[in-house]
Amino acid sequence: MSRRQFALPQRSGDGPPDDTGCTILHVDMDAFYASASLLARPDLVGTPVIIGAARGRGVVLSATYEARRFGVTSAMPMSRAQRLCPQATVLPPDHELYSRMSSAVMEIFRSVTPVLEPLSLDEAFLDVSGAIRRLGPPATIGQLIRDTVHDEQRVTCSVGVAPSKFVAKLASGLAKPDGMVIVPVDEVVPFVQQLPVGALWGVGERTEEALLRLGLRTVADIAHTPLTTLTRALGDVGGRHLHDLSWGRDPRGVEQEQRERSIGSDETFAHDLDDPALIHRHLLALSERTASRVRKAGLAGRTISIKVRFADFTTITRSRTLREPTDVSREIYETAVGLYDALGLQRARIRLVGVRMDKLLPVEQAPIQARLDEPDHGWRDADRAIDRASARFGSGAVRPASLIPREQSSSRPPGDLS
DNA sequence: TCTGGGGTCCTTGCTCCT
DNA sequence: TCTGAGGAGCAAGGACCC
Repeated sequence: MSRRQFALPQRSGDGPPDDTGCTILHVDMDAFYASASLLARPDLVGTPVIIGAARGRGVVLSATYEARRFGVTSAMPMSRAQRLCPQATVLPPDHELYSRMSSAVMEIFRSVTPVLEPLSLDEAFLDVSGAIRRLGPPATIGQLIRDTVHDEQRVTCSVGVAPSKFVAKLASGLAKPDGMVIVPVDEVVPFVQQLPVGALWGVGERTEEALLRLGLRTVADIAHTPLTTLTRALGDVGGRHLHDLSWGRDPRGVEQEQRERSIGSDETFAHDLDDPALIHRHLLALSERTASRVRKAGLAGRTISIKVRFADFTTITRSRTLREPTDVSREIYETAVGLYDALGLQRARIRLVGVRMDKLLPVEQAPIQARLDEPDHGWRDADRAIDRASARFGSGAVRPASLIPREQSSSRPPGDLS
């Protein structure tokens, strides 16, 4: 779900726009999570519905357009959303359903072109240059995708058709909901330059503030600002990037293969914690979860980092790079706990902790060496056994004793993996 | 108003090495 | 032996995205 919406600029000229050379499509599902959840609750169609946890510290994952009319947006704290729209029905997220539907939608895209770059569960770029002879011009392909998604999945999507990824993405945002916008090659620059600076991909709240301080309100303002001024304010890379975008220049192609660069998990507690033993238990669970996902992806990682967010929302990270890559839960946990203990926190109130692995590479390329102190059937074998049991009986079927609720386990100290 | 969880990318500062 | 420049790698933090 795209967070920012902009009004559709007025096009000059009559008749359908010329889609010659507009071979990049950006397809974005409309309020995907909400629409998917409503398939099981047809009685709620046409009413305000918010997807998110009804209690606790959650934020809005998605909302129907009826709820958005009250000012509800994604990532908004649930408490605020419910105040803005008290009559809304709150439904819990069903990630399994979203994942299943996303796979089906991506298959539809793949039947159009193999040159597909999924951005998330609900959106993707398609390069349709190789499909034009078979299926017709880009606008026809866009309509075909919209019709097929609606017929097969009973949800709607919006499509942007343009010569580049960045413009196609802007166009799909303007097409929402349930529409299609084509930006012809010779209209790219006027189309882009009449937008507000915040419309540009990569311009968030902070960058927008920095640009406004320079008196830059529209993309045209950026285009006519000296590059040196932009790079001084936004850094070399950021300044050049925005300047290129302001002239519609975006040479990036649709990338089919995108390997994960990092995998991690974090957890916000229902209430702030200050007990180190409890924090260790959460680090253990997060290490297990992260390691399991790393192994499932066939990867191993060298850098392990932790994130700690305090009650006042200040956040720190600490990381350590190992000599060799690892996918072993125990090694990740020991590193994470070591990093946490090194902070020397004296009962600080903590709101969130996270564990992440970077510098990932395929496990067959990772020079993983047996440790001298590792028993014959070491932790790696234990992890493999747990993975097999989880695949058969469901995740969580086997877990460290310290993560089993007290009544089910013998009394062990937190963090004991044995 | 009170801020999730999963990521990527960039900048800055530091250390080490040549 | 000392010093400085420059590059690589790492660590930390920030901004941004969905």
